[in-house]
Amino acid sequence: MAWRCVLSEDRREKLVKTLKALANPIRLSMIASLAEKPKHAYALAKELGLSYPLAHLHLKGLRKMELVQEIEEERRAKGLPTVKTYAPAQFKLVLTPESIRDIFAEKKEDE
Amino acid sequence: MAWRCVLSEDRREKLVKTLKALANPIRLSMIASLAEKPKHAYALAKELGLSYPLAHLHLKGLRKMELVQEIEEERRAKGLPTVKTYAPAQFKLVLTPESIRDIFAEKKEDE
DNA sequence: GTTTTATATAAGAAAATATTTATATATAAT
DNA sequence: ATTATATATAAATATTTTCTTATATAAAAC
Repeated sequence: MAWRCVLSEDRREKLVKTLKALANPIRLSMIASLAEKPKHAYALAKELGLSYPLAHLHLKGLRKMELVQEIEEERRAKGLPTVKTYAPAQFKLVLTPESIRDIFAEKKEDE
Repeated sequence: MAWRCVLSEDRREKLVKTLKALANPIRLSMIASLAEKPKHAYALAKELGLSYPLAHLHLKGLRKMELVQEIEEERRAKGLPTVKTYAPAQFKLVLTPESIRDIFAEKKEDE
């Protein structure tokens, strides 16, 4: 059935996107730093020696794949963006040839 | 000590390179296909609908990171490349915020 | 003898990612 | 008032990755 293929396609795409989000030294450093202590994007940028826009961009990618999440939000003046504290999500990715085969191999029972 | 940092640098670099090798739908499909049945690069290219040079390139990347290995080698005529059969290596990659922190966080005991 | 099987690599084009610079806004500290 | 803290995004550039095309070689099948 068609919806089965779609679901399996989704799983493949999600795995690839998650791996792409992880396959970068800056993003891995960010997860490592936030795992030691949750912090603001600005503090993270300073700690890792990055420009704020670059840190913001990488953090956005990690949030999008739900590898990092917002755990706190302080309000400042009206109209201004809130101050956010980030922490790693509690993910566990296990990859073996078999787990990859389960997600990526062609489904012959559907043909 | 300096050698400690170097070793830890190596671990970081290896993790990033391994993740980069995995973060691609073609390369994941290759691992999945080879996990079902080991085969030649040429057969793999045909099965996945890829040009041989592209398949060869991706396979080279997987071999380099030791995610795929040569399990058989037949000799043909002298001077010609041997016919090789590939299979996935028996890897197991487990990623959590903590495992990433262990490899990527700054080592404070060394300062 | 033409197609299919099988290897390998280089060069260049195309696409995707990564990074910087610039912009805007506003509080708090010095 | 200037610097540091804090957010967000767009535009342009730079770099890396991906993919095609071309090249070379040769056995086996039809």
